[in-house]
Amino acid sequence: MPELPEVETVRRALLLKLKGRTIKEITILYNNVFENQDIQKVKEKIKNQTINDILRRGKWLEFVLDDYYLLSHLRMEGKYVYRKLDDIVEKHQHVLFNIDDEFSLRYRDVRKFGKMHLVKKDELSKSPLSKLGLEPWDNNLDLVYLKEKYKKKTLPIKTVLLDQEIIVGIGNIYADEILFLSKINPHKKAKELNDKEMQSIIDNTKKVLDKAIEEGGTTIRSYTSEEGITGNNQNNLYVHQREGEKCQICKNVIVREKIGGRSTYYCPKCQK
DNA sequence: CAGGTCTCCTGCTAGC
DNA sequence: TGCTAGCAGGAGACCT
Repeated sequence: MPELPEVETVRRALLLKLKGRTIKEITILYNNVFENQDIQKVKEKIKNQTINDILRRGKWLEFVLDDYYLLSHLRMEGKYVYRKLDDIVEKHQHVLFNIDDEFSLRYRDVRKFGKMHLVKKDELSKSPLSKLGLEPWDNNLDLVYLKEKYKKKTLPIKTVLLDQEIIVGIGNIYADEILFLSKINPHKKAKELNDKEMQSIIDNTKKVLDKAIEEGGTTIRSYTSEEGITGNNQNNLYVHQREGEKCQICKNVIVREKIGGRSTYYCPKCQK
């Protein structure tokens, strides 16, 4: 599933190809991608808008158009592919962007979980972005901030790391890796973490995500940032999807348990 | 307000 | 071998 490093990888790739290009028209084949939005209006508004930039906020891609932001969340399996304008529409392609009458940018999503929002530039405060917490590299992400956010959280730290209203961009893979490097048991309640542990989370979040971006993301299951492009970070994972393997630090066996409904991998010996 | 549960989807897999 | 029930999972809606 695309988390921050994968989305960032996608953003960089899309920008190279799409910056300054114009969306002549879009075809929406699965309306629920634009949940709660008037499909006809979306089509009209986006017509002839130029892609001036592509930004990222958490796991959201933010296409900066002339008058709008097109927000795109890939959720589990969303991805963008390029095709010729008259190529047949393949299975799972739900949104087709005609770019400059030259080629077709297509949004493909097997599970149909991904979402898009077209919002006016001055109405970002009404968009899903408005509730997001801090980027991992934000200077405001410090011990004071985290203590305030965690002080009433009785949920396991594993679950709280996935909360996009506190720190953005962390998903199931990197949450496990951050906790391993921080030597924190994923079951531990967030409010019970001490200062040192919280500081470790802050430091290791940056470390883990930086490394993953450098590697072009993690390729597991069906994730690829674009067709034919795969990341290499799966080779750097210490615990995620390594149930039954030996911990690289203590040689104990890595276990898998459900926490907050999510598969969680950790080393019971290193992470007390 | 915090936390628990349900829901959206489809491909894959375990089990018969 | 072929079939099906159940699982996986980010985030918002809804309930307690």
